[in-house]
Amino acid sequence: MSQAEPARRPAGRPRGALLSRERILEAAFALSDERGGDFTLAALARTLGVRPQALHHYFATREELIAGMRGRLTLRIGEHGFDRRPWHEAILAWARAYRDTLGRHPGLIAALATLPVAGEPESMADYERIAAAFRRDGYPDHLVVPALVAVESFVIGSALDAATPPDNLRPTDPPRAPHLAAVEAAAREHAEREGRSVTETTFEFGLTALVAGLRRAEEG
Amino acid sequence: MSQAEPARRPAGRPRGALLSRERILEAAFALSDERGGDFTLAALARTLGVRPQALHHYFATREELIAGMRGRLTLRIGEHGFDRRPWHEAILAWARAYRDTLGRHPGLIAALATLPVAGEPESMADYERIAAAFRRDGYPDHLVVPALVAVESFVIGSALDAATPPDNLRPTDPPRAPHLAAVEAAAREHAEREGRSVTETTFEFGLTALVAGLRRAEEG
DNA sequence: ACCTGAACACCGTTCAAGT
DNA sequence: ACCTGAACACCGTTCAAGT
Repeated sequence: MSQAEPARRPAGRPRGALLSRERILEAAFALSDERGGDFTLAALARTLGVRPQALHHYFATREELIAGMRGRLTLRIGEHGFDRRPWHEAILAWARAYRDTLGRHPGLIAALATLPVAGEPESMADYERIAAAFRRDGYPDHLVVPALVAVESFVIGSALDAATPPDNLRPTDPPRAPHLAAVEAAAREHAEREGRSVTETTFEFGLTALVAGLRRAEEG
Repeated sequence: MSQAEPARRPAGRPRGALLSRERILEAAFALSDERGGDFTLAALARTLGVRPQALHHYFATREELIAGMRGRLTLRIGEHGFDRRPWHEAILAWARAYRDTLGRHPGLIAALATLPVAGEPESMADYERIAAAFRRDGYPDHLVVPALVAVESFVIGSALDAATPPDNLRPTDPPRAPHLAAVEAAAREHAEREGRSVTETTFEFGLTALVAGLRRAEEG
């Protein structure tokens, strides 16, 4: 956290550009790695050694910057073979990668989740590939968006859940919530035996249940 | 938005308390009804006719206030008969009420979603009732928390989705995303025929799929 | 006990410089 | 074109009053 010299730069155009959209986004991701990171432009500017106003030269608003980050995230999540695997297989891999990527940038989840609009081209390209896979596999047209959005909603909700303290549901006063205490302990022991966290097993369990349910809806 | 007189009050203790936790929470919910509401203590204080510092007398921090709101939300969501109906029926009603309640306070969703910790007693009591129903119906102990958290994650993710512009997935340039454009249009037409919004049909479809999947996991 | 004013350390954003 | 300083309108929170 100890900031190196603020490196007071003189006013006026520097000899070479100090920033670029690329460089800003990179630093933004580095900043969002930290949990407590409030994700302010000021903090971002600090890590880049510039004043906050300089960022507005590349991203008009904070929102635009975050939209840019989401676009990059989409690229990081990757393809996952929607073009060569059944949608219900590919979407499992996609959802896992999506959640992992969000989990790697906990400081970003809240900012992303509250971003009013998607609409950047990378996401559109991603959705297009996914929609194509659903249709190829005969999924009913009018259910593709619901199915896709359902999975994404679950992923984002799970990522938010994962960002909360792990013993969220552990009763502070177990005798007053005996059933909850029992099932919480059982979940913890089960996860431990599998060498995973409760949030991980929860995500995996919910994801497979959801996708299984979406497949049945296809048939029925 | 036009604020009535700021009603400049003199310093010193008023004859009767102007505020109470109750009154503050009520005004907080009223404020969160508005979509654009950024949910600042300053805005809240304005509607209450006091200075922002006065709020700290009842809630130490902004976080504590929002935790209080979540507690009240839990009460509003209500019981939904976990004590007399099978978990998979009651949880559908619970999830719908949960989402409706969040939807009625769009300004609150982001604040709630980014709240680091739950842990207030109302939520605990709610979870306890739900956990009891799962156990009564023979759901495996170690899967109760995963199932419950999965539904809640889906609800919160869906509420966030519902807070985004409705034509989120509508391609800006349809020819570049023909599949997406087709399924998005199909979803819209289908929802329209049912007299509901796409987000509503999406939520309902995803919810029933998820709960169906959770029931199957119980058997298998 | 319950409010205010003053103050602090922040924000995001705009705009007029300076090179 | 690309940065800074100054400035604006905000935040949440603390603290010393005042009654």
